[in-house]
Amino acid sequence: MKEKELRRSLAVLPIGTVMKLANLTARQIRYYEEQGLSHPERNAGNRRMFSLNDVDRLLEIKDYLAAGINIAGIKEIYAQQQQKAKQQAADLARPLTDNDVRQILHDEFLNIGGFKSKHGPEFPTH
DNA sequence: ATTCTGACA
DNA sequence: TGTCAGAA
Repeated sequence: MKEKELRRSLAVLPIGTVMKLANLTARQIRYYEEQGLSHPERNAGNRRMFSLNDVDRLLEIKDYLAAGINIAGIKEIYAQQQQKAKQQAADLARPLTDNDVRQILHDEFLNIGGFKSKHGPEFPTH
């Protein structure tokens, strides 16, 4: 399930191919990058190289624009998304709380009694 | 042949 | 956003 993500992020498409896949002009594709909405890679010859994820991102931008959202609005949407992503990353790295400890001790108790805990890993192991 | 950047009758 | 120029 991780091999797939890797392929989708491989930048192997030149702008010409992306133009056809997304129905966008080179001008538009370059402009969206200029506005910080997409970040295609560059090859040795300074040519933009897109991944399938990049294409999806372009299609997404296209939809937002069609929905009447301007560039500034799209920027805010992505800003909030990465903001929540950081929050979730922080939650994942959060230290154990008193409730976590109680849960752990509770599970230990059940295990000793010969019962199986139906809880999965939900706290930092280190 | 393709793509890149910069500029604007 | 289109389009043309000059370069890579």
